[in-house]
Amino acid sequence: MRKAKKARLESAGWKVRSAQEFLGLTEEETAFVELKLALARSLRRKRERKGLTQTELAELIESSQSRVAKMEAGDRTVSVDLLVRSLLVMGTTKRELARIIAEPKRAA
Amino acid sequence: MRKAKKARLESAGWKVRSAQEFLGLTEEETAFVELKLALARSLRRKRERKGLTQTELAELIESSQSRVAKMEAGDRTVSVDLLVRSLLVMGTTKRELARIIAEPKRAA
DNA sequence: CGCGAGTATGTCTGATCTGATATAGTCAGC
DNA sequence: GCTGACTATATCAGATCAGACATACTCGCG
Repeated sequence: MRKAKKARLESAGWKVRSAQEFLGLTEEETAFVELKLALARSLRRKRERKGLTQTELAELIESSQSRVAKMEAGDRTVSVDLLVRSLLVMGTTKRELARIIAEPKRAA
Repeated sequence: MRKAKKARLESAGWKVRSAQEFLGLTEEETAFVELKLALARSLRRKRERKGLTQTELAELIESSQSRVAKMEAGDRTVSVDLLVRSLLVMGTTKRELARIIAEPKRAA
């Protein structure tokens, strides 16, 4: 969050807190869910760029539409393993994966 | 493998092949196990640098010595989730994680 | 509006992963 | 050699995650 926005919200009476503070997660837990969400977003972006539906992607990775939806939603029942394997099947390279995880701004 | 070594082995009658060729894995499967092994190696390196035993690390991450051993061995019964969570508990940052995955040469 | 394509959510059953325990290997210092 | 500290391997019951299916939501188009 940009400093300006934070200041604006706080002056409006909001206490700005991270997901960690809000949910009472530890630092590692926070980092972990953020990692998962970054992978989830990338999966969706990659799928949409290829013009695939969730159902089509499901077939590619030998899964089901519902699981793809959960993956993209960052559902807690989907593992990093599954996300990574799906991204790899979609042709993601190690370098790209690294960029996604580092989250500089907009990793593919 | 360095080209020189490869040439040497081949002239000695060895057919040099990748883990993929040898085990009949697909490209994605290969990338996935390589990713796991990279994480495994980093975990070991990080632990040793901190002068911790597997048992001590196990307590830190609330697991057992045997599981730490399996993690470091890249055992197929350990998930990327567990490896990543363990690395995070040991203070690995997203950037470091990214370097480990990209494997430029020697990521911490 | 009603339909249809795409997506989201809930919940099964079986598969995989987890921590724990037991036990076996390794290797330095005596 | 024998210990003792460390690491590796095997196994198991319980937890978590998988794909599948059913169903509900969303939204553009006629």
